[in-house]
Amino acid sequence: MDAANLGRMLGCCGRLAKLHVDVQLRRLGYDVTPVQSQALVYLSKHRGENITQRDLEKAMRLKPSTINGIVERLLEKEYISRCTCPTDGRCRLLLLTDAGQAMVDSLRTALETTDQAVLADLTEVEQTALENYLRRIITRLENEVNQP
Amino acid sequence: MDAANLGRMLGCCGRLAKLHVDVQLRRLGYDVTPVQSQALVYLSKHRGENITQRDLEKAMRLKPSTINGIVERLLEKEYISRCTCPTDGRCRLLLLTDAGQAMVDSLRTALETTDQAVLADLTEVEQTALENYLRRIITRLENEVNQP
DNA sequence: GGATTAAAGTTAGTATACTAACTTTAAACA
DNA sequence: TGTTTAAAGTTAGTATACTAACTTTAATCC
Repeated sequence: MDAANLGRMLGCCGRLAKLHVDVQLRRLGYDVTPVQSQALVYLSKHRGENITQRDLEKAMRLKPSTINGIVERLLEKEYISRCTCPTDGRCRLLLLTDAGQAMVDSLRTALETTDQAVLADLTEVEQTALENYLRRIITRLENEVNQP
Repeated sequence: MDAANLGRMLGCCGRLAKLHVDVQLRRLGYDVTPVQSQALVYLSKHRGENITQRDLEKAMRLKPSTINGIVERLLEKEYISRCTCPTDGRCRLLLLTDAGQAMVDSLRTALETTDQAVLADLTEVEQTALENYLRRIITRLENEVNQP
């Protein structure tokens, strides 16, 4: 099998999945992007846990500067607020606002149904296998990329 | 299984795969990005076939404006040249220059070895299964995205 | 044959995502 | 204690990748 081809397919698949979610979000009138919605959902799941940008960074496997941009756009929309951590001046704590929590509640159903479409053609067994393969590839690649 | 989670994993996987190739290309001193290298390899495979931007667009599953940007950066580096199609004034034909062909030749070995690392933990059978799952997801998503 | 429609690119504007260089604050250690 | 090192963000600059609006050229349809 052609490894380069699989690399292209992985990239393509990820892009199309995001694009699909984006189409649904626009159609439903939400003013958030797929990536922004992921950040909001993460913050919602960890409410009351003193989440820093670094935490979000690790959860989403993105770089600091990328997270910073996403956070700033969510701040503009006032779905989150940001403050310096009282116990560690280097960290910034991220908090869902009430509007942010309302957006997450509103998103939940919509995202569930659109997400299903991504997997509609795969059986339960296949979905589990796929998740397993991807997890292993991600672990592998993270090691490759971070430790030269 | 969590479909949203799988969407995130797909995106993450594609991003990391590209990042991994990028690290290798930089290390080896090539002045092309992963996406640019994909475009060059495609043009190399179809030399003498009158390839238009639209052809490249379909092959890489990207939008016209995205292709245009990639093409312009490859033009600057003089790895390709571009001209209006003599038989259809709307199309632009893309041609590998000699420098472009040399770059592809030079890339081939390097990309093969880096690509292997992406799959190093999967057996042949698993690789085939993964490719099959991704192909089905891509087909599904393309239909979803293009036909509302 | 001329108006309408469609196809192929182009341009402008936004959001991701990265690296590299920088600031600020905390931790380590001599 | 004071210097050095590390950690967390920030800023600047580039490359993808998208939509939307536009231009140019070809094909369709009275």
